Amino acid sequence: MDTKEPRPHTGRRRNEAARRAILDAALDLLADADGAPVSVETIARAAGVGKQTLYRWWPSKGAVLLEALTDRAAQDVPAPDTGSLRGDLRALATATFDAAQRPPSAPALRTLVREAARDPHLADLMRTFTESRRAAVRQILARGRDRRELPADRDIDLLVDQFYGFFWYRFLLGHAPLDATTAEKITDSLLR
Amino acid sequence: MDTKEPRPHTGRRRNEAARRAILDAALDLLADADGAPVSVETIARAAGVGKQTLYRWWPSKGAVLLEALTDRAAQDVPAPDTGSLRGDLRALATATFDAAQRPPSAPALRTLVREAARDPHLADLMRTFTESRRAAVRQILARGRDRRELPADRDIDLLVDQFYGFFWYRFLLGHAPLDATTAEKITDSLLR
DNA sequence: GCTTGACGAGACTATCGGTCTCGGCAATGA
DNA sequence: TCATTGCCGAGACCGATAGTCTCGTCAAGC
Repeated sequence: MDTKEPRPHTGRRRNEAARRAILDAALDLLADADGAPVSVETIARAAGVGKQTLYRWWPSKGAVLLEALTDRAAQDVPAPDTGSLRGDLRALATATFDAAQRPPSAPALRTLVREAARDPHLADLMRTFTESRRAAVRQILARGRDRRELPADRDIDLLVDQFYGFFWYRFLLGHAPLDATTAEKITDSLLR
Repeated sequence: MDTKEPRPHTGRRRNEAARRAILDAALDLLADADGAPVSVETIARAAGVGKQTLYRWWPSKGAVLLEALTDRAAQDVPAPDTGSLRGDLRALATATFDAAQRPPSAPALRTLVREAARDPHLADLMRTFTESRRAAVRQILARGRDRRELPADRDIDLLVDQFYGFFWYRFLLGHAPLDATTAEKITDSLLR
């Protein structure tokens, strides 16, 4: 499919610098807020940009925030292949916990989830973000089951929800660590 | 400690009917909203009460919502004692999942969590609510460990977070069931 | 009957997401 | 060169919301 339009584009082009400034400002504020809400006004002002410029290219505040996070943070889903189910799951857990523990992605993600709790639009956008993560775990588990490393009667969807449920619970509440040791413990606990 | 004050109370007394009307209206709206925000105006109007009456007795909207939920819903923490670890945990899981699945507590709780994501005051109030639940699971697990039904090397806090992480994850996302079968499966999975 | 303080009502402030409009400016094509 | 197109920053504006303040009223006690 070509991007050609019936009439060639005329008029001023999109200012790439403004786009970058918006995403950078959004990520900075997101990371700095650590849970506290981030307003559109603040983003626009910090980026030296009019609000309309923001709404010309993104449908909502949540869309900006999400793109700011996924654009900068390593958004590639880890898909380790160590040869063993336990190794794969532990590698993914370690990578996930690690990424979720150091700035700027950690506070930014926390803020984003808080925003999503009230913004159905953003919640919807985040679904694809999280779904790809879920799929990665599901794939690791399915491969392990095919290799007979996981009993065939174990419910893979249950395990996926156990893994991410545990992760989000600790990540959002922050009452207990999400370090490498925990990654190993949760892996052992799930594959026991 | 006596509630006597230096000067006896004079003036009009608190209207108990208004208090009840506020809590009832709040719970109704909370249950009816199912995740959507509930405004103070709406509560006051539904209760036939001025906003100031509400703020005279509660410090914030969140406090009203939380009291409305804990006041009416069965706030007693289930503490089953079936004699076996597996039986206790399954009973608690079943009770929890069951309560979280039918109105009015289910939609009300969902709304409350959404509100808490943006209201630090409410989030703080909810911590005690959830902590008592966590303690119940912790106690069941500790008792099981004492009875040698659970290996001594298993991390109880990890299991508690696995259980409630799984619960909240499914409850809030609603992508998979939280029925009696699931309660049995998660119990088996945790105690495997 | 006087004081006290809760009551319903609603005006008011401040904040926020999102829309609308304005004058200016850059890219294009004639 | 110059008109058209469409993005730009700026900011007024709208509607919703949490929370405060004030007012006249009403009930409880002295």
